[in-house]
Amino acid sequence: MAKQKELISNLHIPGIVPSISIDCVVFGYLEKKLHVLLIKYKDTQSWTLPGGFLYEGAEMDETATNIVSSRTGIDNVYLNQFYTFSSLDRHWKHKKKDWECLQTLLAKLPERDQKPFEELMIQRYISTAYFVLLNAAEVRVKPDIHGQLCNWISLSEIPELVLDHNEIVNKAIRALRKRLNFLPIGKTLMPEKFTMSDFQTLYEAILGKYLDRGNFQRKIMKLGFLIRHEKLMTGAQNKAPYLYSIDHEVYDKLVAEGIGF
Amino acid sequence: MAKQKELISNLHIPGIVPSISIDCVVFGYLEKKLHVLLIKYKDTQSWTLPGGFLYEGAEMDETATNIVSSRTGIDNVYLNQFYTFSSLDRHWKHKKKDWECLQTLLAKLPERDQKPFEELMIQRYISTAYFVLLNAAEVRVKPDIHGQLCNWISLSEIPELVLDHNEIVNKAIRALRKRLNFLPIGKTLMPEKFTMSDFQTLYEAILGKYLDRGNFQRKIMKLGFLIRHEKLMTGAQNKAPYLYSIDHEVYDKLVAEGIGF
DNA sequence: TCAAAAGTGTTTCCAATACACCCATGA
DNA sequence: TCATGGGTGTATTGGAAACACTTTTGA
Repeated sequence: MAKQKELISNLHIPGIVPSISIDCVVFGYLEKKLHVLLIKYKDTQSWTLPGGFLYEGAEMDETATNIVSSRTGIDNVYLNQFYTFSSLDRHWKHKKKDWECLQTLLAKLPERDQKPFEELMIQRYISTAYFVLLNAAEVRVKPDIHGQLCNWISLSEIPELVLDHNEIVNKAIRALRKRLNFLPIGKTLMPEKFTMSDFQTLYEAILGKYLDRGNFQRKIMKLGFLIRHEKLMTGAQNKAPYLYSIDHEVYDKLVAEGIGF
Repeated sequence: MAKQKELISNLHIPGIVPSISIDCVVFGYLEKKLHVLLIKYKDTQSWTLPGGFLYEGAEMDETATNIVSSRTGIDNVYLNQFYTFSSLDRHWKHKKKDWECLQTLLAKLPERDQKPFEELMIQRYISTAYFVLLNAAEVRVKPDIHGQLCNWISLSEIPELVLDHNEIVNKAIRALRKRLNFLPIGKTLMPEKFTMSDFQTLYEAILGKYLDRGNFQRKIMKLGFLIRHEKLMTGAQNKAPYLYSIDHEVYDKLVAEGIGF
């Protein structure tokens, strides 16, 4: 409630860049699956990406960083712009479900705010989309701020989203795949120490295909950016895997040139 | 003159999306070198990329297409969005040279238009940039429209440009390199028929490195998207090269999957 | 017959792939 | 001792790279 009031007053102060918004596709690696951070509006069935407006005095990258840290508490995130969505249909009147969701949200507002908020939402927005990589283990997701529920959702369970946000997510995944060789996924998505099979599963999740275990291990070790530590005793009745961590100096150089996959 | 009047009146009709612009990096292949289409404002030393504003009822891709065809007469161009530039410094007051150029342009306007035009130019713009690939041989560049001189400039001779346009060009070249495997450069940048060495030189120009002649020929021929035609008799005292053209059906499939280089 | 560039052939090397084999772990 | 997954070894294949050889052209 407080949040939406804030939004409206932002519209009235001359501090917002009109027609422009920012959306973030935040990737995390949980339980051997890629997840995305999604937000559900309370009392509706509508899901959305975390996003926000751009202020006149603000840089875009910083704004995207702020959007992510307000949800996750992490302020040191890795992010990249990947596309600007601008279709004429990008407004809340285009799809019936979005329109109904908007009505529900409007009903919660003080009457004098309803009209301007509606006008805000039915104009076409140009939205620059970012993909964000972060260590999901570090995140304490703020589950409920201002009537918005924030959750990690695995790629296979992504629901229907508001506006063209499904398209944005899909494009983000494709961007992630295409840029994979130039992204520091090892230091952004993985915890401090991890096993080789964990790391391999991450690659498999992103690429969407099976990789040979032996070849993966040899290739990664040959690249030389992993430091081997003690074994991890899981209690399972099999050989205990080593733990590894990233040698940042080596890794940064490799990522800049592009790690082949 | 007519053009700038048009701009200002556009500001006054409620048809333009504020704060947003579009810039195009148009690539062409001329005389064995990559060229970019640049515009020089008459009576100034300032160069710029072809660009324009976005109208409320217009899609971005179509707008970019229109910007290019208005300069080149070609309406069937291949283009891709590659980045949205949004720095707080993106306005004509930031650099001294830009500011002086703006004054020169303002002086040409009727007095009543000067103030609004200046205000238009000193606000920060968010600009979505496109790279465009087209067959330079087909182009009849319109050399002078509305006091703007339009020219092909080779990559090595690009002058200082307005705003952050040099950065935009550099990023476009990097994007071109990174996406090379997924771009139909063969059918967009090359003429209908061409020699193998011409084609190789294009690749070398984009990648910025030497390629082995024999290996290039074998690799390309093995991919199977080239159709061999008659020989080209140049009059030079050496073996005449074959002419080749693209087998579009094969090529489109290959480009979609990514041609390796 | 000669120089120059085009086309083709050959050799070497390394990385990707597909497995096979042995090792450690705890029930 | 046995099942399970982890680590390493090996044979095959194919493409990349470097370079040699042959062919065609017009002077």
